[in-house]
Amino acid sequence: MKVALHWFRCDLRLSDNTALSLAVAQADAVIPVFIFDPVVLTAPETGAPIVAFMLECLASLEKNIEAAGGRLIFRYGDIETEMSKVLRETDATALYYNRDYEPYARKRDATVEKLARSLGVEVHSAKDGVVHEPEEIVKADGKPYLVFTPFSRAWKLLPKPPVLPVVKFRRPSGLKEPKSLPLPTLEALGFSTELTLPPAGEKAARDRLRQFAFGAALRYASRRNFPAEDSTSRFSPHLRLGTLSPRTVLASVEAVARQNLPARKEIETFVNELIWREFYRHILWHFPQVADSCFKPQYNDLKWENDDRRFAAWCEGRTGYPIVDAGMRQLNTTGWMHNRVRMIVATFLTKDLLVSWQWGERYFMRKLIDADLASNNGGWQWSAGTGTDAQPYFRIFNPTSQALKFDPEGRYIRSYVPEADTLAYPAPIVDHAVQRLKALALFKTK
DNA sequence: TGAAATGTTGGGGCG
DNA sequence: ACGCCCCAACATTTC
Repeated sequence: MKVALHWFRCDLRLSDNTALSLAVAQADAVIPVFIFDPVVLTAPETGAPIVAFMLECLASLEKNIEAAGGRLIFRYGDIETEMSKVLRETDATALYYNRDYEPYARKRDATVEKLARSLGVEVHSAKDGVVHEPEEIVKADGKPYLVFTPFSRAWKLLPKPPVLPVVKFRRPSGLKEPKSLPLPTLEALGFSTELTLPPAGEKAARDRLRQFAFGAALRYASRRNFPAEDSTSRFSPHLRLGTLSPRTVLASVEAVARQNLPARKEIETFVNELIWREFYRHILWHFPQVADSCFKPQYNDLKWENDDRRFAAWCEGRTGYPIVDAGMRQLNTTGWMHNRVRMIVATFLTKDLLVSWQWGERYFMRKLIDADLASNNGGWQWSAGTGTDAQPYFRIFNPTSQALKFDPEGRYIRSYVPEADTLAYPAPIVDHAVQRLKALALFKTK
């Protein structure tokens, strides 16, 4: 009897899961395992919102696995130690997992692979969290693309991997299953949150996909920039934790586009957003140093003002600029922020408050339910003008005209800053016209 | 996936 | 009818 482990990480689903499907096809029994990693859980950039959301996804995954005939094993502890114990407890001869492109994960996975092989266990990793991997999209000279548009052209030319069916588990008699912890509570992991989370788990993700593909996707390009509307996909937390696969998303929206010619342009813009997500994953894989420095190294020693009081005002949504404050309050109270507003608040922090993009990046990571190193870092470096294919440093949003353009009736602002047009609302903490010139001067020294 | 500064044009008021 | 000025509207340049 061939027993395999499937190591769940950011692929918390049973449908269209590459490594899991492979394991089920190649082994007589597959034992699914999730290991809580204290290194990740105690990292300063890990926040309660995403951990809370992940726990709900895991609870849902556990049920789904049970319904599919299996049993999900939970462990907590040093990954190498726990993996080694689980392998010994099960007599598994193969380990399957989906690849992760973050610097920490790559190191961790290389260690685990070496350990498994030393125990005589085959290791199979698979492409899963992206449609196309870093090695698959390089220029003719073998170097990575640094500009989005040619990258996206190459991305679209590649054949798409198939969408895989839901798996079933088998638990033959004699199967040695390892001990499992009960799913821990958020508090047991050292976190707490008051957030009301969006529906979590694979079924919720697929419901949202169906709703989007036949609804907002048809008007995506036209409506996506209006934060008062529900006109974006809101897939980000699902894509982050893998309750939804990018292949499944792509197949669904493309099926709609084929049957609905007028919607084609609208949906193309959405597909580009999926490609942006992969672009930043590839950038992180090729240039892991972007995780803690500017892609353009000449900006690493910019003299940011980094004023603690201004930063606190930004975090708490009391800058006196209604669109900025609305965005930050949406983040703080829901764990999510509309992308247009993410760009506005990011530009405001860096170019109006002259605070380093890294302070904002960290704050977002701690507050977002979709906290994702590659996308978040890419977005921040784009806004700050320090990244690859970033917006030029002089392209500075005016928070007032952005609000007029994208929230013309003030509906979004009012929903998070009800006091915006009363005397209770504070005066702007800085003058945009003045700060803009300071930011230009700061960057011009480079 | 900008916005401000600067330049140009042309209509209209007025003497 | 003409020159002059103002300035809105639009275009281009600059950051």
